[in-house]
Amino acid sequence: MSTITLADVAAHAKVSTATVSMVLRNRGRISDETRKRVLSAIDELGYVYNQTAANLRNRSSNQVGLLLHDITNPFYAEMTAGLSQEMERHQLMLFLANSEESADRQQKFVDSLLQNSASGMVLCAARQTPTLFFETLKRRKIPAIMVVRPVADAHFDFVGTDNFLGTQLATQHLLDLGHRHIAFIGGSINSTTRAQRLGGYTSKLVEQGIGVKGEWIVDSEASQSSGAKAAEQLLMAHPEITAALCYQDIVALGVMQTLRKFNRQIGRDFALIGFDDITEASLVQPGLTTVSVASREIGRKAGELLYSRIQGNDEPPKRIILPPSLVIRESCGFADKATPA
Amino acid sequence: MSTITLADVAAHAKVSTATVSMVLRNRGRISDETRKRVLSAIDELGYVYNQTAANLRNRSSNQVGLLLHDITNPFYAEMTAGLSQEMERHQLMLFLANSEESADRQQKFVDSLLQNSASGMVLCAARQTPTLFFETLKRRKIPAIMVVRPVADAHFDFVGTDNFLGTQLATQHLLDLGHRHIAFIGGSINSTTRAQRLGGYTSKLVEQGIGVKGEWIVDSEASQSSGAKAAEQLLMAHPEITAALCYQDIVALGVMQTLRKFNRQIGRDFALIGFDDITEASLVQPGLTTVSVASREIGRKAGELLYSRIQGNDEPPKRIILPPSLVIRESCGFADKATPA
DNA sequence: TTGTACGCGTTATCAT
DNA sequence: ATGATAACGCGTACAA
Repeated sequence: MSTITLADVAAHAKVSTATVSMVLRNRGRISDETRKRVLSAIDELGYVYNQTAANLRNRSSNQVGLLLHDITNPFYAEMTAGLSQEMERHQLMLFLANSEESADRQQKFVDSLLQNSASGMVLCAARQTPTLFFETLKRRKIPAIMVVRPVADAHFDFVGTDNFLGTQLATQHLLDLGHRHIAFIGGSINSTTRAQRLGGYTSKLVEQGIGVKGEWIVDSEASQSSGAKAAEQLLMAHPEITAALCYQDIVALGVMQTLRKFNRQIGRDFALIGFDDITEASLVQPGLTTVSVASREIGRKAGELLYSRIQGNDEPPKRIILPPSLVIRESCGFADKATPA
Repeated sequence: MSTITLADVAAHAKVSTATVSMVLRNRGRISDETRKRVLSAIDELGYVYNQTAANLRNRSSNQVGLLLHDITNPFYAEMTAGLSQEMERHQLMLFLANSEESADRQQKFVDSLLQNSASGMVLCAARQTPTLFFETLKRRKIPAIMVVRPVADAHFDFVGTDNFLGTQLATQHLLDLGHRHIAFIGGSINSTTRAQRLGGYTSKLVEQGIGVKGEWIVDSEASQSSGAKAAEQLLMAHPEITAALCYQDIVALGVMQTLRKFNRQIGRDFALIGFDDITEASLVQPGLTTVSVASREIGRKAGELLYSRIQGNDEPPKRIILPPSLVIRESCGFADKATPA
């Protein structure tokens, strides 16, 4: 069974291929009469539109790419859902790739996108991305929106959250509850995002005339076990700590394990705050107070912006920073229950 | 800057386009001499391969699709990661779409895949998928692997877990602990997966000469609150129940809430088992004993199988059923602690 | 509305 | 043994 082409449809409907093409894409003025003939011909022949041929002719496509390091991270899964929704609204197909922090894989994915004449992409760049990557990407003039991880190069659009403000909110909350011995746990040292979150925390402490203790600031990988381990060492060395702000919810969940092991009642004699507001945060006992960053919304906004760029929007690069908010659950107890050391 | 084509490269290297094409694809016999000339020409001109043109000519593509209902569900996110890995290994681009259980969206996605001449797809079909969908899909003769949710039509390849065996394991575990009043909570009545899990539970009871009580089997939606509500009604009417097997971990988490409300000590005077082994299962207190299905492995296997189909493997439809395993945590207590009524 | 050149790589057939 | 020629895949858009 050979493929049925647009030409076949045209023959069957006794019109030209141009007419069929116009009917398919609702362009030009076609009489209702012929339109009907064409549509029924399409139906009768079981014609399947060949997007590839159209793409070749148009030197473009209805495809966009999304690069993450780990779709397994609930934060990114949520963001992906938001973006996916938006792409679907505009009939764009979404390519997904996990870089797993490999600059190499990332480069390969982008190359593939270019070879497929994708019309745009959303990137959460791998941590060790060489500057050259961005340079060459710029040169290609393909719409690219950076998300979550800010890029030094101000030439790119960016959608993310206000990390600084987020940890400021969280720190203030802990201070309001009376805590003065507040630790910061998690994040990898060479991460910009971490620098920002750390900045919100330290600046708030300083603002309130409270010294920043370097020993109370520890890093960790983005996993529960790593968070648990970091917390263990920290609390062993500094039992005077009564509260902790975590770089991520995942880390906070790990810290929870450690607290239990140390027989520290979460929400009673230890206050804990996370960052991201992943689903798990509301499921654990006690519920984790955390900074919510509207991950789904980041995906949506990135999608909107990308679409507008594809449509030709050539305003200067935008930076969309979504405001975080503090979601108060039980992991810090209530104001009147706070029992700082 | 106009696009540089393969013809440009050919001219620059003073060879024909055929030669360039052959070099690019490592086909045919090309002397090392010319190969080098071509490669350096490609380099000098900054040529970007046009995959679209190749796809048009070949009536195929290096693209495959993945349809889920919800990427946000950790189970599917994990599976996606596994599939994504596999696809990358074979240089295949992965299209992602969320059906959100809409048969309509699902159909649109598959149509798009066909229009883009995707070379295959992995589907977790929406619950209310009309039979016609599968019929037409079969007719297209495009490789399609079903995952997680089995399809009545035995014509399709399938990769999933052994739901029946999973709940058998779980039920046996409860029986071993001495429980005789075991409930089954969750799942929607028209789900095949539920039927299978329910089957493992009932068959094991019958096998041990224990009657199946219809009143102890209740359905619920896939949410914590729904699980909590179902458990509440159940325990109110049947306080003699001492253990429950849940359709999903999410439901089990809800049941936990209810048990606390009823002052039933989980792991002491009530045993609870979930299904899926989502991350949350290890986070709650007490840890949830659950049936683990290797979600990432499902993705990998589906990818492997899909790739082989794309390569032309035309063996009869396969059903790859990954064995589940029971992950024992604390929600059933220890054997010696079991205190069935 | 239509005729038709065009986008760009592929491969079967030919040539040396 | 190596490489060239040219028809082909199929929808698009401009000139007529």
